[in-house]
Amino acid sequence: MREHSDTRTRIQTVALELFIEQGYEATSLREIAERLGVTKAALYYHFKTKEDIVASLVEDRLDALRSLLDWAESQPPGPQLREQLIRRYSEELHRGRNQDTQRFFERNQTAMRDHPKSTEFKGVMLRLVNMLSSPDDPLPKRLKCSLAIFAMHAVGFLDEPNVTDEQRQEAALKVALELVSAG
Amino acid sequence: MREHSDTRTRIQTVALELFIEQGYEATSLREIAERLGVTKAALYYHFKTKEDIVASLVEDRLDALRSLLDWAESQPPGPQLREQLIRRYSEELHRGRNQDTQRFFERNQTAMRDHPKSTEFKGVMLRLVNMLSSPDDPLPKRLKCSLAIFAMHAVGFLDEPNVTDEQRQEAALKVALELVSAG
DNA sequence: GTCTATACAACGATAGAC
DNA sequence: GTCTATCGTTGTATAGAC
Repeated sequence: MREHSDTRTRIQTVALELFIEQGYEATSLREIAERLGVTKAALYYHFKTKEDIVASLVEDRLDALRSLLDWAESQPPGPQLREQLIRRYSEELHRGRNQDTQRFFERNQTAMRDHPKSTEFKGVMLRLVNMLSSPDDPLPKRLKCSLAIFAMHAVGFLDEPNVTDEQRQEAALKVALELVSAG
Repeated sequence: MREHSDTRTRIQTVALELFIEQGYEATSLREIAERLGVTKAALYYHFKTKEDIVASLVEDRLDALRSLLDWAESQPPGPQLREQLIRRYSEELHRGRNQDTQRFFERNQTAMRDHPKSTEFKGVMLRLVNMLSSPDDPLPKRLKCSLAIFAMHAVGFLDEPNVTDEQRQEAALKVALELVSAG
């Protein structure tokens, strides 16, 4: 069972904000506490360690990804399923703080390398790529499927001005679909 | 003029190694010095600050990218130039510690956000994307060109076993070329 | 559930001897 | 060019009052 105390959720939100702004290592518990208007010690009541805050964020994301993958594995395979999987992934990504969590993990890869949840996370992402292409597909095809997922994560890394978030999401979805259906 | 003292170069090499292994913030000057068999203070003779070590690495990479871009801008534009640019970029990337530097910068984005050289670096990468597609191309096209470059950087993120580095590089080049020449 | 107060290690960086 | 020694700061984490 997951607790839903207000403070706990606020800690998660503020921590993720700062982790994205400054990076994981560069963000101190003092900063998190200050932006929240509480003290460091208050954080330690809700989370055992700094690592634990990350673990709680990742766990939410893993739950969502696993249920998407479970659904996909229960469906008859084929091009239609792959397209549907991409579409659902894109939708799911833009709900809640999923995209933020994903971005945080991608942009702090080295810092997360030794995190307990890191292996689990990589495993789930690999499972996803394996749903989009077979492990014995040619290497370029495998690469394209990885890029398809990355495209959806990284919509924001284009610094095109005068473009709405919806347009970005739409463009990323379009490119991702092309990449998985291409030879 | 750039000095070429042996120690200076060895510091750069070891620092980059550790920055990639553990991340920038997580790597201390003490660790760098220890792996090198010198003391912290010795580092400070060659580099004013920790930031300065990064700056020296980035500067080398920027020089290489700028000369590639200068060449490209002196050529007649067209599909042929774009293909040649991708090919040369791929070759250049796999020389020296270029790919390592690139990977370090990509995987420590948030930590590098406030680094003095960060703006310069982003500017050069944008210049590259603008050589591959016009700023008023449709958004999906722009995204594809960014992905093409990313594909070459990230060849190593596929954990396919029994695949040589050459095969990875070749696959990445193939995908990149497809992405820039596609509509 | 949140606080004050504090312990203790490690950090980046500097001064000055050799 | 590299050393020892040390500065001031900040880090995570804990103990115990409220």
